[in-house]
Amino acid sequence: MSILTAAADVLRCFSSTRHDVTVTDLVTLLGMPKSNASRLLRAMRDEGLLETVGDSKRYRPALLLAQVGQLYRFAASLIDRADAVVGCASNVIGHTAYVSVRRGTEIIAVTAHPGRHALRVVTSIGDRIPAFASSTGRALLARLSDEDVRALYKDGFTAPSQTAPRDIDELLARLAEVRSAGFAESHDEAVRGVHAISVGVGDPATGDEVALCISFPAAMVEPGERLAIINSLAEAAAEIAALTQDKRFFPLKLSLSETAP
Amino acid sequence: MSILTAAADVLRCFSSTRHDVTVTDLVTLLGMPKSNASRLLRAMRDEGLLETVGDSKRYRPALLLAQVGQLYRFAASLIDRADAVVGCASNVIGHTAYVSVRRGTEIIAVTAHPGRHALRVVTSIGDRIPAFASSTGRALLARLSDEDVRALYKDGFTAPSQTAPRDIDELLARLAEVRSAGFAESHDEAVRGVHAISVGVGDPATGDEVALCISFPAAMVEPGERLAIINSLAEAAAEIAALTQDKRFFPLKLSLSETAP
DNA sequence: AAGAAAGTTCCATTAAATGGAACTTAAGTT
DNA sequence: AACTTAAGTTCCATTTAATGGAACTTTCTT
Repeated sequence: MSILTAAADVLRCFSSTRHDVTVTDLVTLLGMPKSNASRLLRAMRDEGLLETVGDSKRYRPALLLAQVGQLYRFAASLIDRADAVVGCASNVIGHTAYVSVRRGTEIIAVTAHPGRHALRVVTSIGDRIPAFASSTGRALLARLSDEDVRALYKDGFTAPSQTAPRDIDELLARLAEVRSAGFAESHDEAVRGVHAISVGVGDPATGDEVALCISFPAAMVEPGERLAIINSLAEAAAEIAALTQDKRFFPLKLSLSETAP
Repeated sequence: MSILTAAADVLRCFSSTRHDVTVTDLVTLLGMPKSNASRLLRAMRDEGLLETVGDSKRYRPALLLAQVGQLYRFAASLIDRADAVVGCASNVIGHTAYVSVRRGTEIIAVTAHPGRHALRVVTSIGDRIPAFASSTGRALLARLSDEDVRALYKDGFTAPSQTAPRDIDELLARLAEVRSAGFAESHDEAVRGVHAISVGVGDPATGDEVALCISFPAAMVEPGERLAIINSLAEAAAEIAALTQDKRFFPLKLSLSETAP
């Protein structure tokens, strides 16, 4: 086992509730001998990975890590990152997941991860669907203000199915729901029997916005699994939002009726 | 020499112009054997320090580093506080503001708030500039004793421009001015046509020190506005100094010639 | 399909990491 | 101020990992 493993473990000790570590912290958290902990922290400081707080025995991440971490944002584009987390979620859940972007009033899938189930939703990359009549679309439209949405749909629209919004007021009401709940949902809208759950996230630095979506046959998913899907999507999106410091991100807020069995 | 040294060297290869590295990049940049480079990159990926770009042979910083780097700001809460007040000042004034730290004889920008004006100073985070030849640098050097400054520059330096200090004595004279005035100022030093005003502040509890800076095109700012900038910066820094009980803080003291119209 | 360039694996040699114990320093306690 | 305990550092023989040259494989180029 390389010392790199130990060094990475040290980095993983840091969290929002632990901004610095000491020798004894490492002993208790990682179960390593005091001697190792002492030398490792010093070595990491000497290499510029950590720095001591003042001249105390406390160590915290150093500037180098802040700089390299900053680069991660640019190195991995928003779509790449969204694709990575959504692919992971798809693997766990087994249903089809994809990443979409909005261009005007249309939604375009940019990456897809087909599910493992025999009955699965197949989304082809590049397909265009109307934004107002899909969960991905509403997840992204919810990031706009109501007046921006009205401006976008100043010529109105016609609902393609029973469950899609009929007019702009109905659309705005559903966008308000998306904002308060933290996710968008559709069933039987674009395709009969298909249920979809989406969460939107953006990167203020580049202006990009994407929707993460998991789509599945409505008949196949029980309430508990639906909640699991919502949770995993929201978690994945929240991770990205934290990274990009997305201020327009709507965190998950499950209502009582949602959380009840 | 530990493998940590090599790993830290790899991290230092990343920059705003190099978002990912390959085996051959390391061979040329660090002069290490191909075999080492290959194994090192793989090991760093296995430990979660790097990730491969798609399934190519390119490596970039991984999420772990982004997360730990993010913590740096909060660990060094002084930076966070400075960023908040400086961002506020930038909003009011409309010019570019940033927070910098000193590492030896170099100054590194850690956070930036771009101005609103069409002609604005753009500072990229992570850029290194010489401390003696910048307002941010002198704001921080002024917090040292003259003998510490002499020790730091025992090998001397060469002025990069006409308006920068020529030698150590000239630098010390300008640091004395900074201490009595309560702010540092530069024009045409790092970049022609750019004027900058900085104030330094520290936190005795952690030993951290930062410079708050507002930077603008020299041609754009009239004497009155310059005074407003000095005042807002000094006020913001004084607020932090009061909070941290910074005893080495130099309060604003405008001379008669400054206050006169 | 041949050639070149980039990356990986192998292996004996060299160098670093390990963990227990002794030692030093810092922080309470009486 | 002397005592006690906790926290951190250094030492050393042993174990384990890193090194770099060369052979090998993959990938790109013409």
